[in-house]
Amino acid sequence: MKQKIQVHVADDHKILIEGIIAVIDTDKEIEVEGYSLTGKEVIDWAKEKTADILILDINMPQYDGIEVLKYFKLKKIDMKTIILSSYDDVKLVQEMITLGASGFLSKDSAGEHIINAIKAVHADEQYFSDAIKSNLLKLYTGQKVESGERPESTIANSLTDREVEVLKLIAQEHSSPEIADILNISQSTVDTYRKSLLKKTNVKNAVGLAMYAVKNKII
Amino acid sequence: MKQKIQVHVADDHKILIEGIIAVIDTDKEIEVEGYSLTGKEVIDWAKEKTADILILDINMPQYDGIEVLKYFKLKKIDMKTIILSSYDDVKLVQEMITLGASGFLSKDSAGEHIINAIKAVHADEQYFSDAIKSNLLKLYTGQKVESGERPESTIANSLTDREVEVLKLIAQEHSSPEIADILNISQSTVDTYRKSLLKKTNVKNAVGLAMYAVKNKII
DNA sequence: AAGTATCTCCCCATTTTTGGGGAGGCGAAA
DNA sequence: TTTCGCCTCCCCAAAAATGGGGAGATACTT
Repeated sequence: MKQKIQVHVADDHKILIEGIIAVIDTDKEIEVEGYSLTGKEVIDWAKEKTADILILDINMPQYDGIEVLKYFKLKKIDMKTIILSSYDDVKLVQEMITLGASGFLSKDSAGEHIINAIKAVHADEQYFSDAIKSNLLKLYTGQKVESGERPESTIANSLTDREVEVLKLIAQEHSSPEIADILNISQSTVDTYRKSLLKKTNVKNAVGLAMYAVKNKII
Repeated sequence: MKQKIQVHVADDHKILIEGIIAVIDTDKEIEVEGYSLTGKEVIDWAKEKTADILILDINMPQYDGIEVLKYFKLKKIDMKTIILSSYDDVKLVQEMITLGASGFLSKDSAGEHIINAIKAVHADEQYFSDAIKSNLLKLYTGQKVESGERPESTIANSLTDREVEVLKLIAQEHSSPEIADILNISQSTVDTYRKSLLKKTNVKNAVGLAMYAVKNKII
């Protein structure tokens, strides 16, 4: 008898994991190896174990999906990954592809799609949800989307630790003087971080920063 | 044989619904009557059918959970409701209780909690996730939380149409001059709305407004 | 040793936001 | 009819955010 496809599921919502397991259980060729509730758990898991397919949520506490993929790339861990996301964000997909993801599944999509996605990716194909595909089409009409190894990530020149700290506090409604007080640095420094955050995230004001923080599960 | 508890599930993520159904199916006393993917579907469903328990997500397209509860109150529909939420937000809970919800379940909680919540609520008890309970305790030390019929909602003196319009644009990173331009009103007027928004939502700046908009699915 | 990144701080000026007040017009409800 | 909510606009002033520049200290890498 053929070996079943081993799947590991990572999402911070246990209910959702149980749903995925329930759906996968209906298929004879696929098997859930285990699950993780945070990015840290995924990384710890990957140190000792592996799976044929990793289903990875982007928004997780303690290292999000992006960080996990970056870690995999760094450690040369080569695991086929299907991204699970609430946002049909093309930019995110781009980044995911450059980070080695093979599939992109919207949380809105029904269960059968998971099965199809897993089988497609396991057969070395790529799988994208319909919403993503139409979004991509709009963007790259005529151009093909390569899964190539672009050296630079298009989005997010990765924020520094301190920048993330400031970003969190901004998203928690703190003003610059307050942040300066909390972090025990001068207001000027806080403002410097504000500027670099605006540049790096490519948004136009503090509201944009807060939204960025929400989307990237930084808060 | 005793009649099973009929449950209707409303959430915009089909995977999550399937998860809940899978969990509920393991219990012999409960049965899923059906599900809805948007607030509109819930309202349409409630026009003709009913259930013992409604499991209701807050964040849904086309009328969110809050709107659904408001509709129920307006139409004097009395259905026991368990709120499903990603946020352990005490303020939200308060509003939910005043709108008649009987339970509050965090999406982080595992499946068994759903079963317990359904049975508790069906037995005319209230059910709150642990995170909510500890948050409430912090706020109301010593005070008891009534499920009474307070005439006025404590939070959100319900925003006017125009305020919501301005709020949306703020959350979309627009500045006051821009908003004035978009809505074809003077900057002064926009600033007046900013002030009343800050008062009504009880946040301290534009970032807070954006967060409020996100939480209440106004954008 | 030279470069690079990060953290830190400052100067400048302009724009935007916040916070207080008042006030007219309009339509619906009491 | 009068009151009330909503939309609209204004004055004023202080606080905060934005945008440009420069620059020193430290630590890590090549």
